[in-house]
Amino acid sequence: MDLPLSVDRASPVPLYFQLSQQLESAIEQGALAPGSLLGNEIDLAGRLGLSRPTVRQAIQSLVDKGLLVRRRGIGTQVVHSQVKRPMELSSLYDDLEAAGQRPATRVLRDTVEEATAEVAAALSVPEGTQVRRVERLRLTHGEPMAYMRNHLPADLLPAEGADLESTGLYRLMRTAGVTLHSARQTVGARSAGTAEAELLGEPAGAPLLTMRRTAYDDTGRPVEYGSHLYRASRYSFEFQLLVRP
Amino acid sequence: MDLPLSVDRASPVPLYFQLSQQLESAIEQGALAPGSLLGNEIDLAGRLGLSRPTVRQAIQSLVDKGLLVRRRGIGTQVVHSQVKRPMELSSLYDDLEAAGQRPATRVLRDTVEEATAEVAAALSVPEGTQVRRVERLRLTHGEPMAYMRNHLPADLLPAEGADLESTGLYRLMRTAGVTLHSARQTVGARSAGTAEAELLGEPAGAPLLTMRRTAYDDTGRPVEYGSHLYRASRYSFEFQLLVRP
DNA sequence: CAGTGGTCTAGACCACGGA
DNA sequence: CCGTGGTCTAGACCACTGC
Repeated sequence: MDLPLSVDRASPVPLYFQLSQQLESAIEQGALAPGSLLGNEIDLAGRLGLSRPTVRQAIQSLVDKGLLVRRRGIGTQVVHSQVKRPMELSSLYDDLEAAGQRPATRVLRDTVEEATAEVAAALSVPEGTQVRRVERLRLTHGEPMAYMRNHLPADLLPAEGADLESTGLYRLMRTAGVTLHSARQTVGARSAGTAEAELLGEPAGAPLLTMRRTAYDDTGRPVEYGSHLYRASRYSFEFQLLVRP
Repeated sequence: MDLPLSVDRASPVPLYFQLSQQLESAIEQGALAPGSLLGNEIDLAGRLGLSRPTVRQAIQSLVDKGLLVRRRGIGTQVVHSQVKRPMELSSLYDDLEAAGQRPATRVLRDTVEEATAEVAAALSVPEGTQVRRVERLRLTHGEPMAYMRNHLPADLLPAEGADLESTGLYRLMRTAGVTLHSARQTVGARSAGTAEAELLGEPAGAPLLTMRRTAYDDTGRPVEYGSHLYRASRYSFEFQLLVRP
């Protein structure tokens, strides 16, 4: 393990974080081969001039990410398989942008209306409360990919409809000071109705992926309820699961 | 915060784990109201006769689970929304059993064959390697729910076909000493072919949910590749996401 | 300003796995 | 047996928050 590890004590970045980042990039770039042992924590601490708990904190964060495995009496090993990110709470916009698909968005609707029973339940507000309703069509390469209908508290975002054509909803929420914390999702499938089929450019009765999601901020307040339709011929959900240890 | 917290130093259960379990059950049972502050770590440590790092470890594990939120200068709060478990790497059998659905399984096939290119790639073995192929039909209340096709290394499990009718595949693997670590999944949808429709009791062309999954053990070795079909009219995937902090 | 969590140290003992 | 990670202690200083 002759890795060029080092920490900068003058940096405001926590020492354990500096170390975990260096280890993570070493793993990603193959400098730490899958299956190889990391060397014991005591040596690593001594070599970097850190205490053992600090080194353990760095290693533990990578274990939590699924990049390393620790075994008593054995050591710390790099996991063989390339573990990618677990499914993230990202907007489809970010997903597609990251995939280099250059997404475009057409805002079909951006209004304030009274919450239906379904929306009110999802957002934990009384039925009839004023909520903002956004409907968008997401396109890639000029072809429809998804129809997205969102409901959010009316006061959550400044009423700037134009931004939604160029920015994902979650990015706007973060800019507005909303810290996302968790979300509950349901993924299913059904056949397209005639209007849906026409909107998405599919034949009538084509299979569609459905996704309903309620997202919560870090105080547990529901900040978004979405009910989306994806063309099954052009989209699927891909994600990584880690087994709880 | 007058909770009846206590730790047993004679127990082999780690102190931080005892504490986190007590806090978790207090949250679940409502003894710790959502939004309430947990009290500072120093006091808590002093009251229990623990050191601060130990208390922090207990709290941190609950933060990782999404039950608590910490803010500098504020304190530790119970999250408002009921956070349930993130999506788990469970077999459908376990899913249904937990939901009280009394699942039944019909093993349609349990053979050893040569790996196709698709299976070989997923299991990281040379094409043509001998692999075990299992096909099952999962039923609830006498109705078909899913058709599951799995491929696994031929030597992974003892060749006991009968168990598959009464036990989930993952349970069998765990019994055989396989420690699951992670999995990569893809969820999509398509229309049922005539044979699939008949098998699942759906009309031809009905929408089906598709799921492909490769599971890895803790050394990173692929231990299972599954390609499954679910009746969209009777099944959907539901899961919780936590935003990485 | 006082109080909170965030980070860090330098030790200690134990449990487990392999030689 | 030795080396590994797992747990734990009793302090310390810093950064951020709200008053």
